[in-house]
Order: sequence, then structure tokens, then C-alpha cells
Amino acid sequence: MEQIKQAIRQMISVTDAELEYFLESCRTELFSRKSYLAEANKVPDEIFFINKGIIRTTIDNKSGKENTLHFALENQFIADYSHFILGQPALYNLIAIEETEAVVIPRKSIEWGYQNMTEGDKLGRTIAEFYFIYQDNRIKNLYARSPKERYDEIEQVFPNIHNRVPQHMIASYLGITPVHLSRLKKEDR
Amino acid sequence: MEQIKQAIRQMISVTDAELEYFLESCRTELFSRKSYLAEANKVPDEIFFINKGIIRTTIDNKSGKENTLHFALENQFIADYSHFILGQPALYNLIAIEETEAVVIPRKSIEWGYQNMTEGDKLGRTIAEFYFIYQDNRIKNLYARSPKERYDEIEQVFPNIHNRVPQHMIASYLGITPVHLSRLKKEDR
DNA sequence: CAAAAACATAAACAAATGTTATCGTTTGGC
DNA sequence: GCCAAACGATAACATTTGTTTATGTTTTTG
Repeated sequence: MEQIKQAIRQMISVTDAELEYFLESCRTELFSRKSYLAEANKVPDEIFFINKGIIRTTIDNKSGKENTLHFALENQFIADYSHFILGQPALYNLIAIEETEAVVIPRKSIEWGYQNMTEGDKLGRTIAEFYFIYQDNRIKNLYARSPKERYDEIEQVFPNIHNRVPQHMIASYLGITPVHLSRLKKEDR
Repeated sequence: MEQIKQAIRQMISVTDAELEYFLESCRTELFSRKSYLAEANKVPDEIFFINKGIIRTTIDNKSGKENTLHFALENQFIADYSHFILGQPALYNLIAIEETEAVVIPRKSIEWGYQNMTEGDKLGRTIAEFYFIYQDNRIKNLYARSPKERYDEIEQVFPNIHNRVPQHMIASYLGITPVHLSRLKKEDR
């Protein structure tokens, strides 16, 4: 639990006692490759913090295919956070790409934190702001950058992604087909 | 200032005194059509709350053209919030489409609220969460829906938008050219 | 009210991107 | 270590979307 403690301490001031109590109801879990941390159509009641490994967030489009919307790496929080907040069935699947070790934070811990930790709401605000900025940047890139440009910049957002994730998942994240990404790479040569 | 008071009270518990003090350093301002509430390349130090009117958020892409990333209607907060948080020069312009009356909230009011209002951080968290959900939905639509589908659903996000905003701005928001939107509409007939 | 600007549509053509199918290679699980 | 599945490249073709230009209409603004 050292990694998550450090991550929280980077965002807020928190006593050892608060942190201990907060993490008491959390558990560390190991997920094998291709296993699901969370599934669409189920109300998400947990947030995950990745100690080691890599996760992708997917949505099934109506033609039955799977779009990769997001990757989550070490030391990041991940969930279908929208539907966690709304308390509604999720739209997204969370799937382990590599074998992944994650801290599983149940909803009741989060709520306890908001109500009892001195800077609990500030922690929630900081995390929401962080992902707001991430998404904002994302949307900006989808509008103002070409797929090739997004491809060339992806390492800045997800370091070393090319060695950890199959290319067709990256293509999906970029919003293009694997065939098209292959073609764009070819043009570089 | 009644509208913004009501909006805040919907999100948190707040005393009259807190609210009065918070709004004391805010002002109401009138912006004429096409005028700028905020500009790219300047550090944003204000958040706006729209009493009446409609605003668009734009980014200038490198070929000099202007993309519309977002619309903001009555009773919504709007800013280049990412760069407001980061304290960095904005990427976005905020431009009035109609004549717009807005409450201008300076950074120091926000900071005062976080430090002195009982539920200040909760307010910040709630707003950040709200826009996180909005953006998440946005990203999902960009991936999983065609431009035509996004067009057909836009009224759900921005009620009555067709009567208030020129079609080419809607096309820009959808991520397509005005010519193409015109073509998609034609296919319906 | 009148001139100018902004706007929506249309057509023709160009460029970007998707689809399907094939093939050889790599990889992961047993 | 072997075998099936996953993967990436490629080609041919289809579809979507962008670009340019023109035109008629509507809207804004002085």
C-alpha cells in the first residue's frame, strides 16, 4: 500500500491515522492478463489504483466491436468514474492488458474519506481536476490534431506504451482502424 | 446574483454570510455579440457564470481556422478551466454568441471559498465532477457515434441550440465541416 | 433603409479513412 | 516445445469527409 499512500500524500495533507483507516477497507488484488476489473452494465462500486501493470478502458459499440478509450498505468486511479459518481450501470469495461496488481477501493471508503478526512473533499476535487485536465487535453487533440499527430505524441501521455500494448489497441485509442495506423506508419518511411 | 446563489445552493450547504462574502468580489458584466470574455495566450484568472446568453469556446488550429469545442448556456460555469487550474496561458477563447450577461468570479474568490467556506472543496469537487461527466460523455460520443448521430442528439445536450447558434458552429462542434453537415442533413430528406 | 457581411446549399473533385481478405510472423498458454 | 490464436503489414476497393467555388438568401450594422 506504499504507492497509494505516497500518491495521496502528494495531493493532500493527511495524518497517518486517517490514511490507515482509509486503507483498512481496501484490498490489493492481482488480475491476470485479459481479466476484467469491472464490467459494463454493472454499477461500479470500486475505484482501482494500479501498483503494477496496465489497464485499458473499452466500450462496446453497437456493431459489437470494442473501442479502447483509455489506458491506465502504474500509480494511476481508474474506474468508470462517471457512472461511479452517478451510481448508474457502467458503460465501460476495465480489462488488464498485462498481469496487474491493483488496490481496490470500495465506495464506502471513498465516502468515509469525504466525510471524515480533514482534506477528503480536497482530495476528491484534486483527482477530479486532474482527470478533467487530462480529458480536456484529449478532446482538444481529437479536434485540433490529425491521427498521425496524435500517434506521434502518444508516448508523452503514456510512456513506453509501444512496448506494452498491441498496436491495434493504440489505433483504437487514436480513433482509427489498425489498417489505417499501419498505413500512416508506412508513409513515414 | 440570484441565479448563481441558487446554483451553488443546489450543490452544497452554505450560509447566507458565506455566500454574501463569496460574491462580494464578483461583478456582473454585459458582453456584446462577438466580444471576448477571455482570450487564448492569457492566463485565465476568472470563471464566468452565465445569467443570460450563450458562449462558445474556441481554439485556433494551426492553419488559422477556428474550432468550436464547446457551448455554454444559462446557469452554467465556463472558463478555460484546465489552464485556470494550472495557472498557465489559456488555449481557448471564450466568445459571446448572443449578448451575454455573466457573473465574473475572480481567482481570489475561488481560493477564498476553498479555504473559508465549510463545503468549499466539496463545491469545487462537485463542479469538477460535473464537467468530468460531461467530458466523458463527449469523448464517448466522439468514439462511438457517427457525426450524424451526434448531430441528432445535440439538442439533448444543448436545448434549442438550433435556434440560437449558426449551423457552421454546430458543425465545428461536431468535428465536421459546414459543407459536410449540410450534406448529412440533405440525406435525411 | 441600404450596403456589406454572414450564412446555407450545392456540385465537382480530392484526400482521408474504412472494409475485407490474405499472408507470414510472433506470441502466449498448455 | 508445440500449436492455436493474435498480430502487423499489405493490397484492392468502397465510403466518408474535406476543399474549392459559386450562388442565392438572410442577417447585421452603420
